[in-house]
Amino acid sequence: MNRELAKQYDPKEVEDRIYQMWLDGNYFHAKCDPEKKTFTIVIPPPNITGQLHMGHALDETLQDILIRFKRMQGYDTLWLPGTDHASIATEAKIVEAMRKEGVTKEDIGRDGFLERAWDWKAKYGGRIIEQLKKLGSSCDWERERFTLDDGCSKAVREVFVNLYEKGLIYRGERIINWCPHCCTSISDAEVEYEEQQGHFWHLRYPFKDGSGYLELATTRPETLLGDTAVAVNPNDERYKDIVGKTLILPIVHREIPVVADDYVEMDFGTGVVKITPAHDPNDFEVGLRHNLEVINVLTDDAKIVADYPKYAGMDRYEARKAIVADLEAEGALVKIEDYSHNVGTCYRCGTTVEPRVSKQWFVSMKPLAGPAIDAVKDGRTKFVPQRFEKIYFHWLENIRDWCISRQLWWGHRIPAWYCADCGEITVSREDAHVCAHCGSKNITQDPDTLDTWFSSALWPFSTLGWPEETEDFKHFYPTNTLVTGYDIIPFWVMRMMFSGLEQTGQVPFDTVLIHGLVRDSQGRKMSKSLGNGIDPLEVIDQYGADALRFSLATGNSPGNDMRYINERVEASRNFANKMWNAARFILMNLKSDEVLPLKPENFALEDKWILSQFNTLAAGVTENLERYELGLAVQKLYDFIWDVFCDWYIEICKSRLNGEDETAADTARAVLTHVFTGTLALMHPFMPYITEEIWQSMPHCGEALVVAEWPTYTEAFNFTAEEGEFEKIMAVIKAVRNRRAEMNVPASKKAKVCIASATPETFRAGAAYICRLASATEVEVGDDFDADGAVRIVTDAATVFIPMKELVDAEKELERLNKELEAANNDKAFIEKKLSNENFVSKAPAAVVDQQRQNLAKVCDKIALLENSIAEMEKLK
RNA sequence: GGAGGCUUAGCUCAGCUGGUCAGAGUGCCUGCUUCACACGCAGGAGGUCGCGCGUUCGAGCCGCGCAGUCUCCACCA
Repeated sequence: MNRELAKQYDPKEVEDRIYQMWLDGNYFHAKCDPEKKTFTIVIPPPNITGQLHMGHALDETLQDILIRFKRMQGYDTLWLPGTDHASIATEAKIVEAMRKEGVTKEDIGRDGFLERAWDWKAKYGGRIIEQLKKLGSSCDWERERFTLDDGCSKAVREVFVNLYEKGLIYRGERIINWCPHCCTSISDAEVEYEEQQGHFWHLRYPFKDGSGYLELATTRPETLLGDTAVAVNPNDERYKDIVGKTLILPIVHREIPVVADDYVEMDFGTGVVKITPAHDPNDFEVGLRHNLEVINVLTDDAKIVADYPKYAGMDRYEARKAIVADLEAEGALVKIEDYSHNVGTCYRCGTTVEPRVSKQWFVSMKPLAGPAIDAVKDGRTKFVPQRFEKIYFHWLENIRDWCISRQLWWGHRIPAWYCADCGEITVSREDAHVCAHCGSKNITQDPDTLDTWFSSALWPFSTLGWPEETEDFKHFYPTNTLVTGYDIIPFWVMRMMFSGLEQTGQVPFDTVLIHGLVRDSQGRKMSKSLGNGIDPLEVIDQYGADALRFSLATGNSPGNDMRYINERVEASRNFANKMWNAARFILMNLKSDEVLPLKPENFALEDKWILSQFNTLAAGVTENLERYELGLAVQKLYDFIWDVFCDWYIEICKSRLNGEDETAADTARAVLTHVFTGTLALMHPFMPYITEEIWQSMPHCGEALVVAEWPTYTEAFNFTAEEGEFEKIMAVIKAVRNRRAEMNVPASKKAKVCIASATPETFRAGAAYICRLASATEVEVGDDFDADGAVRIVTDAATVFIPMKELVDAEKELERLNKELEAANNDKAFIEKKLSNENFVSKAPAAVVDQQRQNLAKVCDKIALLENSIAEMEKLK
């Protein structure tokens, strides 16, 4: 017989055991069955830098819901897991760990460093995977990948060489964003701007001919060392005559020209800008237009170069102080203003980024962006919610070339070799040993690695075996849904799109499901510095993975940020417990493990009602899931399980289960089990552990819920008419409860209930549970009762009498009845007004008008019953 | 400067193509050792759906304007 279940659900006792059962059953493994339709998701690979946070928990939960849903629907589902080497982030962490040991990268060399990095990967990559499992993620672990594994590396080389051969990857000297802390270039997307309090230094540069000074302002006086011009707007009348004249740069005493350029805003500051091509992106452009010299004044770690002995070795900020002091001494400093402006910082370490001219590798973006824009414009890939298309388009339409080389060691090394003899570059899929141009063996590989996003961009196909035409690639590519946060669109989504289109000719996925950020209870971003982060694993430990998943999937609409509220997880835990106890109830009322057949000929009214309700639920949940309305789906399930199934159906079944009629009891058992196991199936994607655990202990067909069939709408169980009848009974029960509560009658004080109705059969059928749920001793259905000294209750379909003489105050009863009558008359007038509006009747859809007519009929019935009651009361008085 | 989100019960939020849409959870109040569950049961109070104008037979839901708030992008030295 069924095993005893504990009174409270204990996730700790269940989760690991169930997860192991799934693994043993190999249920997550995609079979690559050519006969079946596929549904594929590739995981946004978590970085191996640390551990899972709430954002991951949300991301993985959404993916797992979709995957489990499709798996149960019979698709050949693949959820491909893996991790990202996260070059800059991981390297920074390792360097930091080494610093604590007093070791530098240079001390141990490239190979030694990579050895440490792979150790790091083994340790933290493995930890992330374990954390994913704790959440219940049903990934195909046999297909786990890593962005730096052999297959992905091969894909990276293939793509690099492809693009190089097409002229879409080039090497050039450009101004790029440089992080002086990480000592590497970073891409535009990796720069974060933040407002900082700074100063505006007003300086004056003397004319060479001694004809006075030109005043200008700067936020970065130290870059003066690299000034090679001063610019004014060509239309600026004030400076018309000085364009072309020569200035003497203070301190350095170099001669620099005054140039005219549209870039200068006339009405900002003095309308004069000092031009430092080597250290400002706009100045660099100006420099190109005017053929200005580019003078680099900073080292890799943002110190002044040796060319300026007085300041050499000072960092940017020390040099600023020293130079300002010298400017003052020289009489070149006019004044200092406070000024607040935006400063670019490195998204990984927060250091102020230094724009810098440097030789780097770039991807030509314009030719790649076009097809990626088209693919979304023509609907081959859809964003959910659609509004995120705008971010995507905006980025692609304004894109600049992508700087892909990084001065880091942890990553895919750039497959380019430089020849010391002929100076040419050899780019190759295989490691090169001789120069492709002159055959010299005197070649060395570029020391740099690729931006970590270069490999992530290939993730949807590199993980499936591309560039080989593998079975997996043919079967599962393109993938279906990509789930990620809106903050990752420019980094990743966009790049996967153009990479997929360029390399495979197809979009990498048909849908991008975008979610928001998980914030703390006060709406702040969770961050290490604030210390307000909540560890999903601790939440799982306390409340269970299902409770966490449920909380993350509900009460939030797609793309919007959500707050993490502990009380909501508690509520979810309580809900899990509710399901658990519903299961306990059913199990303790079953006689065997056998699946009882449903016998429609024995169905009672309530059975038809619940089956019909379940039908609606299955159809609704399926539709919501297909439309990515996960929050709506889960809300329907919650309401059904708690309000419909537990509070009504289970309660109503109790009289049959405890009664003499074994056939009736068996019918109740069969329907209870059928509906409940079906509901568990619908609930499974959201709360996989508890549903599987319960399902296993209930009578069932099949091995496991994870691979059970998804419930569908069944026409044979569509009992609309019976639902209406049953709702009449519910209305009576609610009304009686309500009146008793109003009169402060305890449930223990039971009383006879008499019902007069035009549909007496309905109420005879429901007599047993009216007794149970409305604290009645017995139910009498008829059409004539002694109303003297009885409490009267009127519903749409019935008049109810409760003989409780001691409680009846005829005056008050009358007053109440009249009040209800007034309300009903108001309703009636409102509906009649609507129906007498010809515009409404002619323009509104027939169904809406019909609904109003039905409402009118109901109200009229109620009014008739109320009037009748009032008349009788008056008589008695 | 540009774009977008949000503004619905004390709090946190749902409300799909406009027509039982005024909801849920939590909190609060009143009862309840009802044979699954007090992580529970029954009942209840609480909102002119930010403000104004418009479209419509009908508007939290569509349009315009305003206010508050948050975010993203750009960035004037």
